[in-house]
Amino acid sequence: MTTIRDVAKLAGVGLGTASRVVSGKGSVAPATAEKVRRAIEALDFRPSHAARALLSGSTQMIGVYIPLLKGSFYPHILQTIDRELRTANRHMVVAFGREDTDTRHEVLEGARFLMERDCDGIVLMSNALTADDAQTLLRRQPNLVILNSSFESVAARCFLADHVQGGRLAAQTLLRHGHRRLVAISGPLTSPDNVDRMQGFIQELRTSLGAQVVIPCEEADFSTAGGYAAAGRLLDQGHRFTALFCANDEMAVGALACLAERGLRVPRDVSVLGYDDTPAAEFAVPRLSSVHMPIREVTLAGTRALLNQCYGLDLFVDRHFPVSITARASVIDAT
Amino acid sequence: MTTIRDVAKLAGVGLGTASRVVSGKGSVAPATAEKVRRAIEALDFRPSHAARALLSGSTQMIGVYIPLLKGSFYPHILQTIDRELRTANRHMVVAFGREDTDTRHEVLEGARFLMERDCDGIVLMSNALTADDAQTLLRRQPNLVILNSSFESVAARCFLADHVQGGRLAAQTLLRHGHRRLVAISGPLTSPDNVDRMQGFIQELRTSLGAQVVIPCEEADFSTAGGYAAAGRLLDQGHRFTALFCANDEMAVGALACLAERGLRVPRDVSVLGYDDTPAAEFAVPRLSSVHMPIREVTLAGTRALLNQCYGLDLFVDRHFPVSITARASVIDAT
DNA sequence: GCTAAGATTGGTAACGGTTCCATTTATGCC
DNA sequence: GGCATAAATGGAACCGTTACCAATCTTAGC
Repeated sequence: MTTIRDVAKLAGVGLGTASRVVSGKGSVAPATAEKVRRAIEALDFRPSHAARALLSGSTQMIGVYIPLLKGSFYPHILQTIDRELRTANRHMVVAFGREDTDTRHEVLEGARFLMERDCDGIVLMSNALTADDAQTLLRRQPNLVILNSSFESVAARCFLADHVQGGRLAAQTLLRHGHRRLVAISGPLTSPDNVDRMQGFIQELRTSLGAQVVIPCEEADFSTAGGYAAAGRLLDQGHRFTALFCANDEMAVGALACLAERGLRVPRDVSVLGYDDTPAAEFAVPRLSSVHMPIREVTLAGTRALLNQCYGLDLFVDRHFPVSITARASVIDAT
Repeated sequence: MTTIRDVAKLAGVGLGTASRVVSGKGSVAPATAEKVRRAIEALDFRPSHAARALLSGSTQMIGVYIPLLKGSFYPHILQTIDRELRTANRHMVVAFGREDTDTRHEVLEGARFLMERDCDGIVLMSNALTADDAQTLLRRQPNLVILNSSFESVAARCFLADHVQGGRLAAQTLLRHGHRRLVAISGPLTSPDNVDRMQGFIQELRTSLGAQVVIPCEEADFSTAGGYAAAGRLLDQGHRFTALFCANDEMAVGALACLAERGLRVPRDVSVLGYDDTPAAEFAVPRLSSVHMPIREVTLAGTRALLNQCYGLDLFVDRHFPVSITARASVIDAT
């Protein structure tokens, strides 16, 4: 490995001078700088990150915890973070949940793993965290952002769309198409953002259809298999419905598979509305209408806010995340 | 930040003694060790990775390059690598392709980014690499494994299933169900592993149906949207066929969407066979039969081989990756 | 009680950068 | 030309850890 001392020796200059050329700080005579640059080139010198990290106390790495990579929701987020970090010339260290479900224990273990590695900051994503956990983590690592979950006590570090509004929008959409007999598949009730969207959904229905209205609802775990099973349970219970709202697209895709197997045609017999508008929705059969949650913008904002905090940058952070409806083929007017 | 000097001071021992307790190397009197451990506990001391990296020349980090995270193929791989690395107490630094297509330039740029970060080793995945590129990279970083691509010149560092055999299996399966009028959607012809599976597929058909047999085939880019478009082109060309083979599940899902929109029923009118057996296949409508490629085992073997090489470990590496058929609902007997 | 071997211990040097300070060289001005 | 100021330069010190060496302390054996 070639060191900056080798460079200095070859260029015939002092250690400090070589360092000044490499880091671009301090003044060096143009002719001298050129000599050093040629030496760098000749030796293919690359400064050691480890040495810089040791001296500066900054590793230039951001840790990212993601519960699991099933489905098309999380991968997209990871890619967005990577692009932003590489643009800022920082690196991404990733830890995934090791179990297939998003548990509190997994998140804390993953976060611990990342912190031990001296990341300059951490991006956290999970539905399983409690407010206390968030507080504890923030104390150990002030450079923390939480995506897609909200804790009042650490609100400034949370980035998410207004899921209550998203749930309302889902209800409005189905109502506008004339649907009155509705059922739903909820995500885990331990997930704050899931609770938000289900509350918005039901609030809106109660406002329009009357406070006494009951919406049959099955809980699942945000997975395709879970959605498949939940749809089966709703049918087995004998509910008659013209529209089904699913708290994410994964579960909606599972529900579509179930409905198809039971001989129900979507959208003719049942309209299905998803949530998140993930890439999977576009080529579902039939193409899945979905509440569009601007997760890319949410992720971008969180990542940039973290970069600003960690490195004193001044990247633009947009905290406005409007939800909307992406209308495709799976929702039509009630007959 | 508390350093090992703080620990030594509090424990009332020398620097070296404290270090020996931390690293577990060398001999320390039990009573002394206990004092040091208490000091570590009291100060919440954690050794600096940066200092260790500087001294040892090893960062304990493995870099992973993945082209893109669309679809359910790559995410699964990442998660498998993460689990294995964390079990070995190493970290994963990830770089993704920044464009939505897997290009040569992107891979090289990503690999460069990872190498500059002083990763101890690199896991590479790409369909766009050439044999020369692989050679060049291997010269700069001997600790390199390549997943799911094969280059004879660096064969020992390549891990992949036998895709020729996979293609053969696909053909055998469709033939066994009585299909004779077949069409196919191929991945990019620049991708070596795609070429393998298409060659196996066509070889097998020629063997069974005669050397002169022609299989209409459209090329796409392994994406769902590409599969959708390719299926459309096959139909527009007026081919009549009872079975469609797609070189990966993503494209098969796109093709299913296209066939459904054109009023063709799968599997009654057309059988569709995918490749890779990704999670998406399980809940496609209808459930997608697929050539099962043991990507988890391939990934595990590559990751372990890299760990063995980087750190002198002796993890078991199984280089036997049998392909098989996962039969679901999308392939039935020809009528 | 004495010696030798072994166990235990403390401190220095080194990893490869950057920062700071002291020194030398160049520049500007009267 | 002489002086003051600024620019340019070289090198020591430092970041936190581990490896190594020399010194000290035990312990066993006779």
